[in-house]
Amino acid sequence: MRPTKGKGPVKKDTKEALKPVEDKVGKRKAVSNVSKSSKRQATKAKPAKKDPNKPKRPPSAFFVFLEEFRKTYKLEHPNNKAVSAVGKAGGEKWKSLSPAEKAPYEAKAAKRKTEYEKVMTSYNKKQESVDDENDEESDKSKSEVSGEDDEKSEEEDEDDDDE
DNA sequence: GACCTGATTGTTAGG
DNA sequence: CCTAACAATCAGGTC
Repeated sequence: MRPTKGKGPVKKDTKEALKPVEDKVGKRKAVSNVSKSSKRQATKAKPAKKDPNKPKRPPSAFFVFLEEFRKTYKLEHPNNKAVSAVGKAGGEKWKSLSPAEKAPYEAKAAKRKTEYEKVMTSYNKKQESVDDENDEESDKSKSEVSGEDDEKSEEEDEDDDDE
């Protein structure tokens, strides 16, 4: 009983149009509700776009924490096989974490965003020069971003005196 | 064999 | 200002 077309890019029912928004503002809890009704969460459901270098959104602090959490969770629950379990456990744990604990994760997320901005710049550039799409391949290793040297300074300045 | 779904929160960009 | 959607993961489920 497949709810929608198996291969189709998640075709939602007309209900979505009937009830696009029903909850109040602020609480994204409704989103969960929507996922059940419309289920438009993340997945691969793009109509096919031509993106030279898809600038995927940087993982939020929660995701950064989750990445590590997943490993730990698996170690403690090798039998478990539900992604949702990690999500739930991670979500609760995340809220349980102190701001100081999330600080390092947020810092990482912030860095991710910086990189994302850079990628977006390139992405925007490509989009602008649609004429060069032909040369894009041969030229890509040349122009691109000029400052691509090894400038990796992992500065970990954490002054956790928040508490 | 291939593609989608679930669940968590945060961030991001557009209207 | 607010809304909608998407970011990872991974195995199960369906065609």
